[in-house]
Amino acid sequence: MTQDDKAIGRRVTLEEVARMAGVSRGTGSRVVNGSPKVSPDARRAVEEAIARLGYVPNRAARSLVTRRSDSIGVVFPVPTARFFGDPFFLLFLNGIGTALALRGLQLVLLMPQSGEEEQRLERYVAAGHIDGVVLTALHGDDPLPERLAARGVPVVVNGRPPRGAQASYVDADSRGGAASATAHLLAQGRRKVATISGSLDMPAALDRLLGFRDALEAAGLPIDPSFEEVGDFSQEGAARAMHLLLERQPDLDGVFVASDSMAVMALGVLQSAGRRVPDDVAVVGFDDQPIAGTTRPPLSSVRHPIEAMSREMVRLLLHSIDARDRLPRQVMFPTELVVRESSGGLPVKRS
Amino acid sequence: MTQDDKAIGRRVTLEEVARMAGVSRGTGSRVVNGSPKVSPDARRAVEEAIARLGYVPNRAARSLVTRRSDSIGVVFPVPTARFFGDPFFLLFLNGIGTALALRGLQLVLLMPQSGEEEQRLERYVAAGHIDGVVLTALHGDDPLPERLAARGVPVVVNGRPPRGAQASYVDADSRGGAASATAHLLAQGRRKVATISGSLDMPAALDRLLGFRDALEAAGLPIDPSFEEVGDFSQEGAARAMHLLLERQPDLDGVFVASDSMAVMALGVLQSAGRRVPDDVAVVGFDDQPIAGTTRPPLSSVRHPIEAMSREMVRLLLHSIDARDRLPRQVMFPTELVVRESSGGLPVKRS
DNA sequence: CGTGGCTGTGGGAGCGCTCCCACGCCATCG
DNA sequence: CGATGGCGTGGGAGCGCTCCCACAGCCACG
Repeated sequence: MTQDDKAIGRRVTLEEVARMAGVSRGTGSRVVNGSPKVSPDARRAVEEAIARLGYVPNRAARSLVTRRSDSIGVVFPVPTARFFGDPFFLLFLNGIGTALALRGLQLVLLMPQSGEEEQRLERYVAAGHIDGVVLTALHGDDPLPERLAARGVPVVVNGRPPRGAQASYVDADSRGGAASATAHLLAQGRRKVATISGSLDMPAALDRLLGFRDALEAAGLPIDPSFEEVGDFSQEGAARAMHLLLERQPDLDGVFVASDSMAVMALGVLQSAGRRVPDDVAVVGFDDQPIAGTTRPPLSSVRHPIEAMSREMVRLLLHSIDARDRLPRQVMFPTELVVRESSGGLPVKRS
Repeated sequence: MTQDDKAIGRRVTLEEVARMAGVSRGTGSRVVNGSPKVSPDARRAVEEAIARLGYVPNRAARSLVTRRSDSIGVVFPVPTARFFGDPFFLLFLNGIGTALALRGLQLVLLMPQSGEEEQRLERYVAAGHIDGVVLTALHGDDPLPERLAARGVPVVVNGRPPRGAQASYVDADSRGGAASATAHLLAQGRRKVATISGSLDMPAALDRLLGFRDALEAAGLPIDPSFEEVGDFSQEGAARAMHLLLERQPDLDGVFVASDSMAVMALGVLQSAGRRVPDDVAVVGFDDQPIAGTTRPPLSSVRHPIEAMSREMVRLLLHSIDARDRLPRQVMFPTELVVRESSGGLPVKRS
């Protein structure tokens, strides 16, 4: 009550704060922006005035002179609609949001629905309304990273960008993770191991398929396409893929699934087809999402550190903005296999 | 190429556009903002200059004088983490995003992680950094709607707010939808009908449970708590709930599930428990998400128009902002039952 | 005691835009 | 034919902030 009226009333300006603190606007600004060149006395007075008046700096005025918007765009191309069902995206969004909030930056969500809207987005971003962009869920031929980079917009991509575009990105070692998951199945004595992959125009999906094959090769087993099926990262796609695999290979004894949300469906299909998991068929997923620990049986899965990766993306992006350097940088995060009951392994910890 | 240099180079200002068009800044501004008091000649000249120079208005400068940020916050309290797995949220976000983009407004995503962060958010929003707020996925005791409204921030809530808070909201007729879904099961001759509900501190979940009971009562059947189980809107919760229900009521012959993503799991559990759907057990979901059409068997579900609802939320919000009126308004959208095979009904159209 | 440097401060300029007032021009009317 | 009114226009003011230059005050040194 004592100060709520201020909250409702007109805006408080730095001028008023300064007047109350008995200093100039300039000194007030210095305090707000944490400049070291302020005497302790002045600093204290200003801080007190800020608290008393409930002052919050006016972003627009600041942006106007700094030529920074202090907001970061997260671009999520909607045509990637199948991805929509995957909770992974929300965990990722949350990670980015947290990292940005910590630095007082705004998260602006951009969801272009079409090529046309992507172009509007491009102009919009290039106009300086956004300091940098996080791109995610890119499909094979999306030219967005290059185009934005060409306009001088700092960009970080979530996952290796398609077509080897020259852009900064943060990725998890999908291939290695997939290989260790598959190797784990083979180590359990499984010999007829299949995989359900994501849409292969997404690098992450392709990497997981390649890792799967790596492990087979390393074990001296042949690569047989009839053990591979695309699940598209959607639950319905995963169910379809699992049915197909069972039809083609009724005696398969292991499945590596490229995402947990698909793995959950695969588990269901296997069980309703009368297969016991892990006795008849061992299953390993990817992502290690919360759901993995709660399925029946609990799902073995490959973990990648979403939180740490989002933090790193933000760090890279801010560096690129501050340092004005557009050198592409890549950061790779290791993955780790988390063994649970679905793969028949002893519930050991991380491998 | 011809104008890319401009895109990269310094910003183009209205001043330059006006100079090129041979008019004053004021007239330029009028054209940009669609004022009618401009001669056709001047308008044409300015529009041409805008196109030639690739001019995009500077939001910060505009905001500074209009005292509008032209951005809308979408608040999604993270503690609602279980909701994370539900694709519904993304469809909703997408609907809001589209409606905003159409009006040139920015979507700022706010994901407070704790009560403390909610307070920061409150100050932030009250400081005028955001013109209005869309709230979603509220749990029982969240005071956010009232608190924001008390600070004079235009607010629209997705779904009836908890505790009957005085706020504008847009909701679907969950209760009616749930009732018609349940009635549909009863009409198929099912008599042992159970339900898996969402977290009951969310009004939408509660409404669906009440609708379920409404239908039972209307049919003269008793309300038996052992036919009700909370699934929490999460897939793991749904699986758990379905197991429990089967244990308690092995001969149940129908289930109404409060969301499609839970229904998918329920379907899986039923089938792996050897029940045939719909022969032994009929299932109806809620949301009518894309996945509903692709399960085996296809899932009957209650449809609510997410797209139309998001549009309406944006409309209400903008009205409240423009008209400066804070009168709470409520809009209710009807739901419709979409019958597919999982409920054993003939695949008729909407009921 | 003068000089030099260093620290902290004040306040002008200006970011790009919208708002608004004043004014010129033309058509209309008494 | 002069007064009246509207329409379209020009341009000053000012939104709230940061940046920067100038300067006051102080200490240390020669």
